Amino acid sequence: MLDFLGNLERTHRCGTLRAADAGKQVVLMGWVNRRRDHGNLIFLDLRDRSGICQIVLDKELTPGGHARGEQVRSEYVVAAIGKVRLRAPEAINLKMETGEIEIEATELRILNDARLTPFSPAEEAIKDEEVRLKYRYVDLRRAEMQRNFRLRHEITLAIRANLSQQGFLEIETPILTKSTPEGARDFLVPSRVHAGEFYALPQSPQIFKQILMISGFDRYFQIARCFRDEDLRADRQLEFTQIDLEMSFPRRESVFAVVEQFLAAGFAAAGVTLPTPFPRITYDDSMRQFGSDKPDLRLPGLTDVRPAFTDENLATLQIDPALPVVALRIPNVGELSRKEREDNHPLFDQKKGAKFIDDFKRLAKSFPEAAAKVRELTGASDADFVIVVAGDPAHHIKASDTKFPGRLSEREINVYAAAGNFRTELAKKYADRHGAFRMTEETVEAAHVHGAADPIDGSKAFYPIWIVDFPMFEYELASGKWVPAHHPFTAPYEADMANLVSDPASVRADCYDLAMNGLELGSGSIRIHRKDVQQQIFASLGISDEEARKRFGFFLDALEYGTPPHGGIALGLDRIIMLLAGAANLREVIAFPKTAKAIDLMADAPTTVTEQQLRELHVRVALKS
RNA sequence: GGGGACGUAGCUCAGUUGGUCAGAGCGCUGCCCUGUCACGGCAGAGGUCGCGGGUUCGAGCCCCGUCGUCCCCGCCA
Repeated sequence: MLDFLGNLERTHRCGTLRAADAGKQVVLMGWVNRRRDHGNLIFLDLRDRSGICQIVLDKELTPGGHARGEQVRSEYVVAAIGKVRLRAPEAINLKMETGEIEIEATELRILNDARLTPFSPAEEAIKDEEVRLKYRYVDLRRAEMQRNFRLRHEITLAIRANLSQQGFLEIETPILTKSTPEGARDFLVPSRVHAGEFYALPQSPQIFKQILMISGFDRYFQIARCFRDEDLRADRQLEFTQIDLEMSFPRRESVFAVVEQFLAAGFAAAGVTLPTPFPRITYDDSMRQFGSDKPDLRLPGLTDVRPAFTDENLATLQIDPALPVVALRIPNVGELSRKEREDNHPLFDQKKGAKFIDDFKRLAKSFPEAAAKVRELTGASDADFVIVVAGDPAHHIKASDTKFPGRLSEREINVYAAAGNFRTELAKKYADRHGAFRMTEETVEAAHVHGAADPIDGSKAFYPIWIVDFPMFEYELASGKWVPAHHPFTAPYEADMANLVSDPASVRADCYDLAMNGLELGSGSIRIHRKDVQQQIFASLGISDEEARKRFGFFLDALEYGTPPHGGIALGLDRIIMLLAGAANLREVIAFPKTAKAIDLMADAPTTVTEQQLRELHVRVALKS
């Protein structure tokens, strides 16, 4: 039998009661976390989002409440009415925040029963994520998830407040819109009113926020949902949230200052101080030093070990002497058996035209001097695991071999990237041995305990870094054309403008990425605000006026009506939360995420729709058999 | 599209060379228990070993295929 709530009002939350509340008459409501039945005495741990409180049901004192207590099971929803009392000294539980008190219940109302849950929200996350996601409502009851979403709320709130303080207005832009010029696939929504036509969900509010600058709003921001129909990863979902902002009359440095401020505010809300300003690195240096444009500075970088080898060495080893020869070092891994090394081989991306040497004993046997020099150059201790990565001359890949002065060739980038990926994959695998991530974990844990009121130093746990000086264009091998590496409204450096047509390889883009601990947190740019520059860019891309007008017509119109110099950035909010929650993937900080195969296991989406719906939308489905 | 890991009870897992191997802990159900807080005690229920096919006298174990989850590459500038 279930009881009615009646006009009963909750007076307190479970986790908030302390010794000072002793004697108070209270009404608590929540879920039964655990029940301990001692026969004539029953203990209930009652849980709500604030925490847990022990309810005592004594058969002698309250026979009715005790009878109800016998019926109760895990996750039943109950109301406990009674008095807060101090526990006897020997019954105090220091592991509980409310461990000094308990509720001597006079009445227990069962507001709802519950089926046996497939796993207990009172415990740590189960490994089977399929079950967690299917029963997401149960999973979200777990303290860790409750904490993650409270954290998300606090960080978001702090960032909003900070941006507002910095003079930014939050303005919403459409969800049903037109395809935006980010490179991803669009999610399309068929129009019922306009047969055969489609809206696109925004990949970002890019064009709208630039138009807001033309409209004179000067500083705009939005906590914006974005949609990209691409394959998912640990740090990529189909829909995600960006802290999107744009400002008028900015220099790059002013954008950086704004971001550093609001990010520090967000971190502070999570109990972590983040020193500003953030360091910078050029794209080329980032590739050379880390083999990545989102470097993780917690680990040693790559070392150029080309000088360790003679030309004969390289010839014997079948290494391309024109490409980089780098070493990666994972500290304190110890000596690996042949089997262990072979198990690591799938972590190396074979398709990048690079090869690696991870058998150092063998290398030392054939090339003792080179091997010694490599270890010397990398500064490796005996316990450090060192791998040499180099270009494979035998491996023909689809990449431009052409070397343009002053910038890395595609093949060079590929070798660096192969080394960089290997570095991060191995670092993930041997995290326990090198311990480079431990400080981050400890800081996150400590921050959860200390809270925003008493923030702790994050400088050894979080390594933000600006990546700058990206090349403006990429050489497309198939067409033999230079194509923009970024969206076509990204401004070139004013100093490089003269070379747009004559030497596109040398032109740098005035855009920037922000990375932290191996994650790309965001990217932005100074935009093109002048029609003549925009035309030059289009011309250099071989885009005709007509074509440009068709793709970006309304925006090009807007540009002609008094566009201020402007620029901005967008940061991935989910990724920021993920870092501060100490989560391994975005699903831990998104309430209802999708699986790697883009499925919502709880809602069971996507699904087919009725013929009627399709007809109204003028859509016919043609499945490939 | 490609590579890798995993899939045995509700959950976490063990299962040797193919031969009583259908197992453990937790959870669950029933009974007992007035100071537990991962309560305890006794008893019990619970399995298409992801699915399909093959090899074999015999398959949880070997082979092929397939599905699902996760990680990575491609893709996402």
